[in-house]
Amino acid sequence: MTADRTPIEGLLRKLKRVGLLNADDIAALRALPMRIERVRRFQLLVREGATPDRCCLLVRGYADRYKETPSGKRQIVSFHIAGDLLDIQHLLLAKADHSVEAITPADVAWIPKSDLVRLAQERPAVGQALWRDCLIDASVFREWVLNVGQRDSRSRIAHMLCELAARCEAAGLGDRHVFAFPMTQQQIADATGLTSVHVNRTLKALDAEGALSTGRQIRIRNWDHLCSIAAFDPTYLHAAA
Amino acid sequence: MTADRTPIEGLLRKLKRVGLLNADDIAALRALPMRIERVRRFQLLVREGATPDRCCLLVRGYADRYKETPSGKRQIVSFHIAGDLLDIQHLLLAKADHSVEAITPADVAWIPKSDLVRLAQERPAVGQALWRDCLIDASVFREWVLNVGQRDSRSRIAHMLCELAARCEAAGLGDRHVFAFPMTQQQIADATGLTSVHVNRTLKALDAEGALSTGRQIRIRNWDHLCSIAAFDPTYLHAAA
DNA sequence: CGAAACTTTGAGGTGACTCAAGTGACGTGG
DNA sequence: CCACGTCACTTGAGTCACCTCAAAGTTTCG
Repeated sequence: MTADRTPIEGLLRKLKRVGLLNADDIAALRALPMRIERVRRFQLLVREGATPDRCCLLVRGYADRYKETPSGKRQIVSFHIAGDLLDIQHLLLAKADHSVEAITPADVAWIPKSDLVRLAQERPAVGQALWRDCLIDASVFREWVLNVGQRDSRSRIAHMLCELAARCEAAGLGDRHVFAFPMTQQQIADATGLTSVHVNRTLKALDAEGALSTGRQIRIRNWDHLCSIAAFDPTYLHAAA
Repeated sequence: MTADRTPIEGLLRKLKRVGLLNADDIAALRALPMRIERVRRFQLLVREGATPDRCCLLVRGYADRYKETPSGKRQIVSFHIAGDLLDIQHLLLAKADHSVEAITPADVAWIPKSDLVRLAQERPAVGQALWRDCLIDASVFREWVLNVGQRDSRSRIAHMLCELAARCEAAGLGDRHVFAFPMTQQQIADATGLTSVHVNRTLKALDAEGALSTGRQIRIRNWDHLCSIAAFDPTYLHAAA
């Protein structure tokens, strides 16, 4: 395995985009012990209430994090793409306050919590880059509170699509007009606080007005129109999308 | 001013509850340069889009953070009590992705960003305590996404009240049955994604069933009942509430 | 004491929900 | 390679939680 083909390259790409990592920092990150696991679609990676001693890095595929109410309602709180740390909060918080699942078949790298914490302490630049990643995470959550709390179904779904497209593009995972969209309508519903029936009707309406096409895979047909429906402003992604 | 009466005591109390700070760490935090400002109710402390070079610590009073859509809809994304850092994300993110305002007359302490960042780097324990604070912040945002996305108005409002009561109690700001609740019904509406009219009717209904009393100030009459309406589980506050 | 802000109440409207019944795509095993 | 089971998507009809608009009380505070 050459140095630029380790499972951690996606994460490095993201951290480099913002943090000022030197060659030693990068080498130390590449040297982290990790165990690669190939997982099935829908596989649970972290269970709410657990106390994991390792962190989960998404190497390939898509994942989401979700919470549930005791009455069984489910809310997806974020989507994740290759290069994302799925549960970095477990570095410093003992108990998982939400679950993590794979959306597609995926490769994940498990990194021992202790090694990552030690690295963050020994190398301030790495610690700061990870901290910054957490802050961006939090910024996205704030936007989701706004999205779910204030937008109607049409702009809510459009906003979710714009965010994902922008993040995929920034991560080098494709063009924002044509990117993989493996979520089911039920998952879109769980992420937007709608029902799958209403998501279906709303997607049809967005298709009818030419913003996107819903087929086997959603495709964005008119990016500018979709952005204006969503009132999408990528500032909250802090260029790290 | 004695050492245990600095404006930063509320923050210290919170950081000590979780981080392992030694005497030097605490002394260094107390020695941070800061400018105290007394602000009016509704005063804007941070404006979305700004690039602040200082961080805002709430010393006395209540505050909230909010975002707006271009169409003028407003979503409060968090409430804050004395001891909370209101915009710690500006330590590492240049541009404010949301606004901060005082809910009541308040005292805030402005701390230069550069001093706080330097302290976090020089003293890993302080850096980790602050990082952990950010992670708890993010956990609360996730719970709010669930709250706004999945709960009906009755349990949504009940949940918001339970959270605030639990946090006030943990911060030593009073009993959870009798605590200050200075938000207007419009602000509750902005925080829950409802209208003030509907918040009013829902509060009346909660009053009628004996969970709380809405008068000049909201009072929690039956904590257990309110928790069960809200399905409130404080795990997500990570004991740092 | 007057104005502004906040709360309360009523009446009518609607966006999203629920329930229910298909239809279509896919993978699997016979 | 076709039959079948599963899972996702689609569509219709009726309902309801919450919204909008409007106006009257009440509290706060300068």
